[in-house]
Amino acid sequence: MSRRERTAGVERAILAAALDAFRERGFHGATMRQIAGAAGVTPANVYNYFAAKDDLLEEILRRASADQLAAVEAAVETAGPAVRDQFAGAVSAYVRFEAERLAECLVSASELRYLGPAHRERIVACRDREQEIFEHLVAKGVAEGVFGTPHPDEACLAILTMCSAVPLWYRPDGPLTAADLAARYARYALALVEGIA
Amino acid sequence: MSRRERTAGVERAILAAALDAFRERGFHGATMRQIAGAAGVTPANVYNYFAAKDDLLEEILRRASADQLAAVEAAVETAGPAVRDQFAGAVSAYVRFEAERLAECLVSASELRYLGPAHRERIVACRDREQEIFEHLVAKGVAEGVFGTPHPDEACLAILTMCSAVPLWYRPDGPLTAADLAARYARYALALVEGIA
Amino acid sequence: MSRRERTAGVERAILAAALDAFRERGFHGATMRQIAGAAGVTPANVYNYFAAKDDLLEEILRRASADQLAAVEAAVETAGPAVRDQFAGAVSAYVRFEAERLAECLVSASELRYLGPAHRERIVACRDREQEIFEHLVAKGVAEGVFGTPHPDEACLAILTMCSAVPLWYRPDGPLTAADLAARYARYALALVEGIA
Amino acid sequence: MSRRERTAGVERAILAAALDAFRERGFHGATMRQIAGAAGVTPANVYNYFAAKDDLLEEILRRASADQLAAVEAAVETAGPAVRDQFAGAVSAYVRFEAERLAECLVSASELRYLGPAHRERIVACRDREQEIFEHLVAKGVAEGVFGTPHPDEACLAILTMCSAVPLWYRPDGPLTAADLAARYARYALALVEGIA
DNA sequence: CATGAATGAGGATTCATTCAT
DNA sequence: CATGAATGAATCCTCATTCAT
Repeated sequence: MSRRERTAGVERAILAAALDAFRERGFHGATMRQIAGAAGVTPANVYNYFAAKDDLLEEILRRASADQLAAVEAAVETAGPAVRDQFAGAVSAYVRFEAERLAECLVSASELRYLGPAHRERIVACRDREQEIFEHLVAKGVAEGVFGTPHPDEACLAILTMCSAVPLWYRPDGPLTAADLAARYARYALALVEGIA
Repeated sequence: MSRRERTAGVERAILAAALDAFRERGFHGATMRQIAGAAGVTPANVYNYFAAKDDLLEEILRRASADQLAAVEAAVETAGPAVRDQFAGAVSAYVRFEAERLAECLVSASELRYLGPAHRERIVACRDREQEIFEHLVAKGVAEGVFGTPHPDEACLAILTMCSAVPLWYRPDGPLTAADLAARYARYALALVEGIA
Repeated sequence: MSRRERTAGVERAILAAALDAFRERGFHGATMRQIAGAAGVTPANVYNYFAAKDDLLEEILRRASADQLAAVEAAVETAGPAVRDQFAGAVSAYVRFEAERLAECLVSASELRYLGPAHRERIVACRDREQEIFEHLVAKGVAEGVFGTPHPDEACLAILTMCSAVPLWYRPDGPLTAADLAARYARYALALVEGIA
Repeated sequence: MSRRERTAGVERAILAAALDAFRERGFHGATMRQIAGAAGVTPANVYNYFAAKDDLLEEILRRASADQLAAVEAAVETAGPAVRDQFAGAVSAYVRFEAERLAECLVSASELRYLGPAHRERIVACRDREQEIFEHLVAKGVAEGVFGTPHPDEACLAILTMCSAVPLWYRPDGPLTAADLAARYARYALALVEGIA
């Protein structure tokens, strides 16, 4: 194992431990000692990889939000030309990400606010972009007469928050696969924007 | 002002300050000194009213969950005999509570997990009871053929989490009143359980 | 012993311990643990009296500089009308203070620079005022023809720095009393400003 | 540039950076990282040149004290046979060194005490030798009736400390050259030992 | 009830230094 | 020589809490 590989492994271990700690105890409740211990590393050594506790949170959140945005964008592009399909695909990808990267999404949802403003903005930008995608699709669907919701943006918000709550209860070892869940939520979302709601 | 009144006022001030602090910095991020300071009280004196920091959180959460449960139960009883109306009323009451007691609901959602297991159970019991109400209504609707959802319990979960997220974005000084919002969410919920979703 | 007296005693003990620690190990070399330990106090309790390590240094320095300034001013006022006597009195008082409050003067000389700018200014103001007094007296002496130094301000500087160095070597348990030393230095100072130097 | 030259350059850079850091933040306030950074070197690499932080300080102090001693000795030898000239020359050389190697003298004065006893002795020996030179000259002057001071050793101390304080205020970019300053201080010193003081 | 002082445990972070490469 | 990673001890300071008054 090369030097490079080992340090990369250590960095990964630290991030994983931090993610775990933040999920279980929250950002403020987690301590650097716990994180370091869980990563099999000395507390002082963590600082050779991340300059501060904040940076740990930021790194986790940035990766998660970037990846989720990418997943949603890819889903929209992959889908056929119909708005309905694109929207369903976006929701499905979003939910799937939430279900598959549970911990990161959970932490993203609950700990983002503890990030310093500078760090926070980058992550918020990702989220805003995501929201725009959904709002754009719904607006297009409404324009085409495919969707009937009278409050498109608010419906989007309702859908996105509903999906974001998935990690609060979904368990990957339960009877429902992430793909199944995603499919169901895509239908919920369609019901929300198609109906009179 | 009687002594009794004064101490009641102090207790209220402490709880209000704690709620504020928990909302802004989270349970672990908030300090007793900040809470005491915001309440216009000495840190030591807080302990004359609440035995520990945990108790502050518990008190806030218990009141909120009890009140919300009561609101939902009252809405169901008040509504006419039709399941559809009872369900819509329950959702509406739930959302209205979320919108009107924003801070408490926010803290309930994000900080419950930091409560000791003993304390936590009481609050969880309230929530479970609430969930049962919704699930019971949906099940009844399905049985009566009023609702068409193939996954009643999961749909309930989706609806409840969607509603619980309202305090994340709703602002009481915005263009939407809590009552309006509640009405809309009732329609969203109906769309979810009525449709094929 | 009243409560008030006891806390005053603790504060004094902390300051004394801090003075000792700063003198022996310097501001950065001294630790709060050492200071607290020497004061017979818990480290955490120190913060009930002083908000930060800096404040300890500042308090010590402020008291010392204020007291020394007062001593010098009093000496000038007490002295007769002759400039020569006033100047000698000022030098004598200055040196006596240095000899009698050795540790404080030592720390003042060597650790002032580690004070934050805000704190530092107050102490520097005291010193500047002192220097002004000396320069004013010498200037007056020169104007009256009593002193012959061609570089009055610089001579003052030389004298003041010479006196400030006293705590570097003077030991109160040596053969020389503070008063004796002060008298001698007064003569040195006079030699400096009277002569052709 | 040969390897030899390069390593010599690195060593010089480290010493220069250490001197700067010690002057600005004191021995305990300066960190190896700052020093290494200012020298354009890795912290770990500093240890290829100096075994410990203490050694950095010792090296700086040893060079400075040795050089100053040499300067004073040379001045005495260069001067004519008259004690007065020899003494004036010694003082002048001493002050000139203080003014020209400001930073080193400043650090020597304030940080010597943080050196371990073993290291410290070597530097103290140099200083003692210097002091002996001055005391010897003054004693000789008194014996010859050239100087009139009743406390020769103490006067020497006063002079030396006065001169040592020069780096506290002298600025090489001011109106006074180091040579001018040295000349003036030589006169001050003579005034001190010649007069009745 | 209310308070200022006290405390022990623990917070994040930095230190000088070492080691493997 | 040079380096990035590693470390254990120590840094200042804050925490929730208690106690004497």
